Amino acid sequence: MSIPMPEFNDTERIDKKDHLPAYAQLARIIKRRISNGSYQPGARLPSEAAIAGNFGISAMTARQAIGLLEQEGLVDRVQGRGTFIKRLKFTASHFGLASLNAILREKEKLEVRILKTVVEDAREDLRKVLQLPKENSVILVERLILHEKHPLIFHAGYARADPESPFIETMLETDVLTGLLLEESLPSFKKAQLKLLPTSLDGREAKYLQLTEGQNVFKLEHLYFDASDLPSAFGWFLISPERMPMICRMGVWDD
Amino acid sequence: MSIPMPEFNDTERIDKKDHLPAYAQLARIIKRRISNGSYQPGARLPSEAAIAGNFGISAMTARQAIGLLEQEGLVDRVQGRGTFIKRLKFTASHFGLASLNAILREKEKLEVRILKTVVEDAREDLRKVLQLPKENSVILVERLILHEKHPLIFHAGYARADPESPFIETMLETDVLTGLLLEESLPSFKKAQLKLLPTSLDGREAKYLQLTEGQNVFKLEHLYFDASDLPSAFGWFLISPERMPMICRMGVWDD
DNA sequence: AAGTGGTCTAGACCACCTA
DNA sequence: AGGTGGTCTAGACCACTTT
Repeated sequence: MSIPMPEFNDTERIDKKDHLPAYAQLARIIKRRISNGSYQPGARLPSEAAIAGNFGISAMTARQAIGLLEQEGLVDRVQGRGTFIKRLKFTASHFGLASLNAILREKEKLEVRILKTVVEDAREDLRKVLQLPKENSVILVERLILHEKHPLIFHAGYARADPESPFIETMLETDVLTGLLLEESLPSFKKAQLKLLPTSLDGREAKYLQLTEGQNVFKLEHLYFDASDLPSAFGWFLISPERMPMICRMGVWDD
Repeated sequence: MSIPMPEFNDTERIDKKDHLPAYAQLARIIKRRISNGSYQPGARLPSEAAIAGNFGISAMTARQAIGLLEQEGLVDRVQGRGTFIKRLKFTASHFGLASLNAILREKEKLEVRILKTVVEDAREDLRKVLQLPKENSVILVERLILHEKHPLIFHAGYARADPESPFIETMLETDVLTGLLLEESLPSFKKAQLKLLPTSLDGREAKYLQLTEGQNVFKLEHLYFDASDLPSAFGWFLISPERMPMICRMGVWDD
């Protein structure tokens, strides 16, 4: 007499003596079932209580595992209805700057060269961004960031030419930028907004970056706000997509 | 006789009758303290047990609140050492396609127009991407996605010209793309990789998108894999940054 | 040894959805 | 009414870091 196959067969179990925590083991099991088609997109997962019961773990632990899957964008939780396998949808993708981070972490290979520092009258659009009163002046600093002696990033940064601000003094220092880039920044910004744009290099920028004029690169605009919510530093980075690949993986990649 | 100020003063409390859950209230309180400078970047938060005790909630609930802050990139948790306020670091930013998602959700305002469909021999680079044997042919479909009668996205997609694949049949259908874009895609892809690049429009692309030749736009490359991990569809979207602003906010924005 | 975050339990009650 | 996810508790033990 045949025994009906349980919803969760026992070929896959949670080993509590394993170094991998139970919730991570469970997440891995469910991922595998999504990957091999046992759970189809749109399908509903067994309830958290059912999963907990089947694997002999507490409901909170099962919940933690499903929370992981939700963070990875693999499932959707709907109160009162259940947890559902998500369909791939490219508008759900998000791109990080992890590759740049890896490069910038190697401080000893970095060098920052100042190309230009001038005080000039702020143009209308810049005054608006930095919330400056009329006919105010700004400081512009252009820098080149090199990695192992090779040009990596072109940076142009504006700041209010306000002698009261402690930021100005440090802005002219070479290592401020590395402070911004790396973890140990001295100025404590409360918040910042970044904007990524496609652009192409003009002759001067191309020369500095040792690329060709007209080449398509990323422009990463930044606007930092100080503790009192005033915009204090606006500028942009120019980086080639080879140096900063923006890649996003969706679905189950088991790696 | 003065009473020493407790680490957590009681001007801010957690109201268990509030509709906002306790962990969200606590997260809001800690965020405010980061925002107003009570907690400086680099500083250590009180221990989870201390927070729980001070607010009269259980340790698990306090932990959940801190988990929220961690997800938002505001704090770092280090086992054995404590939880620390993060410094703003632009390489920690990530960019989503939420703005596009909002537009594409309005299905009734969308229209997909097929510009071209051809079967052609795969060039070397394409064969490599799609893992095709030599001298295999591919199907190319070019489409224009319109929103409220205005050109929004140019799309070029290649697929293996394999009559066995169920994807080919559907690829020529107009509404496949909307299936890819929206939630109800028929083909169940196991995984996908997206890559964002800066590029500029050629004459033909500019004409279709009603933009000017040479204008800088985003190129969003996609590579979909089927259930057996074979690359099945490669292509790209061309979208102007005005239609798809890539913006990232960091730090505490209290909104 | 003491303190920290990380995992886990076995309950409880609530909010929401479907039948 | 019954099932689902969401919140919460009061403990327990573990892994890691610092003293």
